[in-house]
This record gives sequence, structure tokens and C-alpha cells, in this order.
Amino acid sequence: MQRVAKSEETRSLIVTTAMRLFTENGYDRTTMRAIAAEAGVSVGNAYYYFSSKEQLIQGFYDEMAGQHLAAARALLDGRPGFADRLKAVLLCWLDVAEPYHRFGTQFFVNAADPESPLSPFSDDSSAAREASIGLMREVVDGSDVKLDPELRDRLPELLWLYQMGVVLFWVHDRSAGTKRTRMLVERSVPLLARLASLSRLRVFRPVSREIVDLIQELGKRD
Amino acid sequence: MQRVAKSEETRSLIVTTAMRLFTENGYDRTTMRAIAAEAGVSVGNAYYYFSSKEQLIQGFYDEMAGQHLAAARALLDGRPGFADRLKAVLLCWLDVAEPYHRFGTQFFVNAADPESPLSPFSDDSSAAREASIGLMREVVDGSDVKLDPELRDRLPELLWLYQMGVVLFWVHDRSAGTKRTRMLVERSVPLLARLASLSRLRVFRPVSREIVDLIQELGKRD
DNA sequence: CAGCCCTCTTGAACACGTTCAAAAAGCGGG
DNA sequence: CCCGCTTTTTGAACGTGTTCAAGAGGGCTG
Repeated sequence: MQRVAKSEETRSLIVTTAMRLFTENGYDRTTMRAIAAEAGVSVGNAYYYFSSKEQLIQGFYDEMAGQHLAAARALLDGRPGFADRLKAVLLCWLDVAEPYHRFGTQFFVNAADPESPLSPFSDDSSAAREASIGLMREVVDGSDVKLDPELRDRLPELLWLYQMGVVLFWVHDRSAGTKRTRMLVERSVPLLARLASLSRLRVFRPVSREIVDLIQELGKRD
Repeated sequence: MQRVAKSEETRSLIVTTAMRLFTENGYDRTTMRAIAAEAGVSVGNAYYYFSSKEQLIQGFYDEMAGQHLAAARALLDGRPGFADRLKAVLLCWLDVAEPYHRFGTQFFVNAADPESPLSPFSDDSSAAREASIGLMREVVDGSDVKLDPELRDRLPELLWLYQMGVVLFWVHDRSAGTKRTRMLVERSVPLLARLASLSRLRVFRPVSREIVDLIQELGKRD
């Protein structure tokens, strides 16, 4: 089934070329004809390997996720504070993503389509999603934060959702070096950490439980 | 400048026809040629009034916003509870939007593009955005909720953001009658109300202040 | 009325993503 | 070496959003 042969080479040649052109000229301004020509294949051949232009982005997405995971894990080592860990992971994502910000915009637009397999909520993305949530679990578990135990279980998913929010902000961020997004992270992370530890307070407990419950309920697929 | 003449009729004829076809067949499957033909004008003429297919959605957007504003205001009358008011406004939006859910998906995809004038965060949308935030202000001001006064000023914006989140969820909601979104509203609104009143507690105060501050900071344009 | 200008209208043409029937290239067995 | 079979490759053709040069209409001025 999976022969690593000539065909695989062609496949990755196409995706590499596409990525280069996308980052050079943006997604919209890069035509399939240009990608094919640059990769030295015919247009139809590109469509033999990738069912659409959009699908070419998937490779890009995977690569970024891989880079982030590796870099973030390295940063987590020997960092006990919850806020510290979370901030490191998020800023690390911003660093990894920085070169692609211009192009990332277009990427995100496609990803926002619920029908698209590229959507972070789609079934096709579940592997990548699980990996990201797993990273957030490492952030929580490796830290010294004290939490309502029920919240502890669900917190990684919540943090992933929070990260999606940060990404959404980043996509809209036009400031130099996306420094507005960096500020958002710098300032919202301590807030979240504070809220998380407040979760153990008596007055806060019912609210926290209700949140956990709601997330659980919404997590169920239709 | 603004002559209400033949030209205005043509304009609204086109947008009406487009809306009908969009809801009948979906956005993607409706071609500009079909819209023009159905409206009895040439393709080029349609482009004289609307600079793109995407822009035809704007009319739709405005109409929905208007409907929602009117219906929501009626619901707010004689309803003092904050949670009650907020829930009414959101459920009302879901009712107004229901018939367009299928098509709304596509609508949202376009709106997610930060470059697009349709983005809820864009300058072009500022009027509609202000109106929506204004409605949220009515929700807050007309209620008997007790709040940290600084939070009170900023809460409408926060609620608008929250509403955008609900819309995002709604777009991805594939359940019958979008009942998952309804559940989200039913359950998250009381939570928010509780959090809002907790804002007056001493332990919570610094967090609340920090949130208000952050929002203020982020509100500044680049 | 003639000339002029501005608004509005047209449809052919263009660029792009995508499809598809057909050909080419590889490959295993006789 | 040839024959079928699958995998890969091709480029012309299609449908779509969008553009544009050209013209039609209609009112105002001399």
C-alpha cells in the first residue's frame, strides 16, 4: 500500500514547492499552475496527489505543529510555575509561527470553515488537536499549581481553547512583530493562573464545577 | 449625492435576488451569472453596484442585525434580571439566525478573514459592531445587577466578544435546531452572571481590574 | 438642436481552481 | 519480447469570479 517510491518524492516535491511559493507570495497570489510549473510537473499531476489547493496547506500545518511541540517541550524542562510554563508554550508558538504570519492569515481563513478538514475542530484534525491538548496537559501536570481536581482533568482542553483564541487574535494582529498578541499572552496568562488557583476557594467552587461540567457536556459529539 | 432613483431600485433588486438564491442553494452553488440573470441585469452591472460576490452578503448581514436589534429590544422590556436579559438577547439571535444557518456557515468563513471588510473586527463593520455593543450595554444598564463600576463600563464589550464566541460555536454546530448552541447559552449565561457578581468580592477584585485593564489596552488600535 | 458629461449597462475576455479522457511509464508473468 | 494491468502523467477544457473597453441613456448648457 504505502510504497516509498518515486511517487513519494514527487509528492513532497510538490508540497515543498507550494510552501515556498505560499510564503514568498501569499496563498491567493500563488496559482496551481505556478506551483506545478515550479515543481516541474503538470497541473493535473499536482491534483493526482492533492485533491485541492487547500489541502496543500495541511503539510504546512503539520510541520508547524511538530516544530512547536519539540521547541515547547524543551522549554518546559525545569520550569515549575504554571503561569511560566503556559506562557513559555504560547510565546514559543508565536515564535514558530512568526515567519508565516502573513500567509497564516489565509491559512486560518480556510481553517475557520467548519466543513473544511483543516478546521481545528474537524475529525481530520483530531490527531493534531489531541497532540496540542496533550502538550497542555504536560503544562498542567508538570507544574506545581494547586487545583480543584475536577478542574485539573478538564483544564488542558480549556487551555487549548484559550490557545485557539490567542491564535484568532494573532491572525487579526497587524502590529509589528505581532507584539500585541505577545502582550495579550503576557497579561492574560497570569490572569488565567490566578483564576485557576481561585478555583479552590469555596465561593468559586460551584462556578468552577459548572464550567467543568459544561465543557464535558459540550465535548460530546452530536 | 444620494439620489433615490432607478439605480437604488436596481441595487436592492440585485441584493434581494442574491439573498434568495443564497438561502435556496447556498453561497457556493449560486453563481454571479445566475444572480444577474434572475435579477434581469448583466453580470457587469451587478459588479457596478457590488465590488464582489462577498460584498453581497453585507446586505444580508445588516438585515439580520436590524431584525435582531428590534426583536431583542422588545424582549428586554420588563425583564430586570441580568442573566435573564442576556439569555433573552442571545437566544433571540439564534432564532433570527436559524433560517440562515446553512448559509451562515459560508458567511462566517468570509467574515473570519481579517482582510475582509465583512470581518466583525474590521473598520467597515464598526457601525454594526457599535450597535451590537450598544445592545449589550442596554442589557447591563437596564438590569439590577451589582457590579464593580469599572467592570460595568467594559462589560458590554466583553459580552459582545462572548457573543462572537457563541456565534463561532453556532457555526460549527450541526445538531438539530442548533440545540447544542442553545444549551451552551442556557448554561454559560448563568455562569457569566455569577462571575460578574463575584467581581465585587475582595479576592476577585484585582483579577477583575486586571481584566478590565487588559481589554482597555487591547482596544487601542495599532 | 448639438455638444458634452455623467451615470449606468453590456457582454466578451481573462485568470484561476478543478476535472477528465487519454496517453505514457512501470511492472509482472508467459 | 510481448501482453495485460496498475500507477502516474499530461494538457486541453470547463465553470467560476472578476475586469474592462465600449456604448446607451439622459440631462444640462450654449
